[in-house]
Amino acid sequence: MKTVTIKDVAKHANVSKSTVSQYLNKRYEYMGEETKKRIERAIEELGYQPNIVARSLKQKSTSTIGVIVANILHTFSTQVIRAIEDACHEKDFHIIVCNADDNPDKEKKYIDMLRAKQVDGLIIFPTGGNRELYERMVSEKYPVVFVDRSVSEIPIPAIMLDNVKAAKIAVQHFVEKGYERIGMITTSIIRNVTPRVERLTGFQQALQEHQLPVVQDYIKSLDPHQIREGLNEMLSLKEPPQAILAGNDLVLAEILNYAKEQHIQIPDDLALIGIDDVSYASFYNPPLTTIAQPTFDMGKKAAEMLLQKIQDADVKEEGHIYRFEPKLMMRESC
Amino acid sequence: MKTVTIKDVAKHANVSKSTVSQYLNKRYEYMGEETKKRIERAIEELGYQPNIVARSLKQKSTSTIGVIVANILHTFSTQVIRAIEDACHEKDFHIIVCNADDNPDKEKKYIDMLRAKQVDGLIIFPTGGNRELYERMVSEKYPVVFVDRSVSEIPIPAIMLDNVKAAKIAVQHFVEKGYERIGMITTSIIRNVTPRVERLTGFQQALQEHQLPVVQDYIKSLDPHQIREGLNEMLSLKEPPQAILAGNDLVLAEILNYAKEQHIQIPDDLALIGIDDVSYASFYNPPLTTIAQPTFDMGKKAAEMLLQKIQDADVKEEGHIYRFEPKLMMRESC
DNA sequence: CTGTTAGCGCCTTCAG
DNA sequence: CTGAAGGCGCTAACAG
Repeated sequence: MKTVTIKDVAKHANVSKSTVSQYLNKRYEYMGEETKKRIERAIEELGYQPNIVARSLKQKSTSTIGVIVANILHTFSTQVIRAIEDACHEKDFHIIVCNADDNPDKEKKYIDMLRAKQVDGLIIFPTGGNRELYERMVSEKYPVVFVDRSVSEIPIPAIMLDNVKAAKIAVQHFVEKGYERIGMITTSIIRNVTPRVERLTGFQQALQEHQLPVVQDYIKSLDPHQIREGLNEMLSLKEPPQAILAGNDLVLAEILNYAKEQHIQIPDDLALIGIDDVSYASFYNPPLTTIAQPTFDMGKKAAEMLLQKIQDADVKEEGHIYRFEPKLMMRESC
Repeated sequence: MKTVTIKDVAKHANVSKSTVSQYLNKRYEYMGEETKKRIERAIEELGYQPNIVARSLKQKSTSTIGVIVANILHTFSTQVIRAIEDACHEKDFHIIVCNADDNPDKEKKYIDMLRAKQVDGLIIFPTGGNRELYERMVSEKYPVVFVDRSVSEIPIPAIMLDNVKAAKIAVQHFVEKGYERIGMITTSIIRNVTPRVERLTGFQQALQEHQLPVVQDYIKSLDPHQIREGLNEMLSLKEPPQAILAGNDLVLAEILNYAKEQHIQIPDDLALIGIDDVSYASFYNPPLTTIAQPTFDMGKKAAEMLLQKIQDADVKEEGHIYRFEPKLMMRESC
């Protein structure tokens, strides 16, 4: 497998390397029809494939962007990745996806590695644990956009759901259905993950707006494996909640699991709304009422913004947070 | 953002480029403690990051492999990708994932592009529509391994489920539960996608082994959007099947959707087994009996084999098909 | 319209 | 133990 280079093609076609290079880059302007044909044939016969690595080195651009998700297990992440990929594909960009596992160290490692690989920009679902690094990228004007979460004081644009609104819509719906004792469970908020905090805030605000008491026993932020226990506590209260808002798809799955084990009827024994429109929502028994995020639009926007920044060097809209609208998918679990 | 190179570090540390290079590659052998420290400091102060692209060009190896899945929508694909990623991560390899959408043209495009990007090897869920290309890679001894599907006559190792067995296990279970009129639905087999064909074969064989008639009206291979209609036909027969085997997760979802709409009770009106252990299987109502694939093991094996081939140039085990055992997850839909 | 000449950033002999 | 020189494959002026 002797790799055939531009030089071989040149020799084979009886022209110089640069002429071939021109051809490859479609700068046909001053090129003779004849020459063009010859080069074409040579490429064909030799089975030549340009070496993108070499080209990248020269051009200082790899047409590749890195995507670092905090946790690939969320349906949200996978859907957004799909959308990013689609958008990039149109512009002939490629993506390298990495999963930081909600771990700042891993995140740092991936940022370093992707930059070493010379990706042209980064889309990050930030863990929030690498402020210095984020700052350095900003000061170096390296193209970055955040998704799902933002990091306070860091002027990097972020694509986010209107989380407060999402929670409010849920509460609103619960209230309309006549529920008064409403709880909420989210995954852990130790590192102040924006969406969780915001959803919690929105939840409490909504309760107040509806003149409902904010019962701390009805509100829990736990790691997935602690959720069953938390639920157990919550539902063992003398006055347990009648309805629960699941902060994301993972929480929802845990609740559903628990409900099944304990033979809890949904929505009769417990009403449920989940944030994130899971794949099985529509055909679950009962169909699950959810708050959907416009994942596709969000991913697309993220990709477009990044590609924009990559081209225009400095578009000045740093630090802005772009909010997307949550949507109630009314089904039967509430 | 003036990119800092090895040269800058060298100057800053008062040594030559090659010394720095040695340092970077941990060839400390003949290097003075003193020098080492100086270089270390210089790197630190300048915030130097080696340029992997340049290194790759020189070393003709990118420590990156490409993964081309036929259809990213399958849970199977995503899980295998996860496993591949994990395995590669251990060996400091990175992956670039592409989705061929079951389209040979896209597949070709991605293969070309990934090779142009100089990835060190490829893991492909082959569409089967690019024989010449597969063959060329074989003859060039380019490292490739197939997953999920194999391509006849192409000596590229393939990691596959024992599909025949998977179908047989399902039928066996149906029979044990007393069902006799058993049907099966798979996604389209126009391009002879191995797993589908094999599962169908296994299904029919199993029926015969159990002395059950093979009723063609009970067997359908359709595109996802045609499934509801196909089901409709099947269940409108004078003697409709009492049980159906869903060929994969997408088919299962369609059936579940249909069942919900038509108020078909599972398993009372219709028993169900799905191949692929979907995320919601355990907490669906009723919990879904499935045939699980050892996705993690399969992905891991694929990655290990490929990395092996990348290192050892030519390990001679081409063309072998590695079969993995399906596992019955007995729950309540059958 | 085509060839010559320099590198991109790094690694690798091979002399000092 | 360290520096100089050459080259990976490709692009980009700049001359012809």
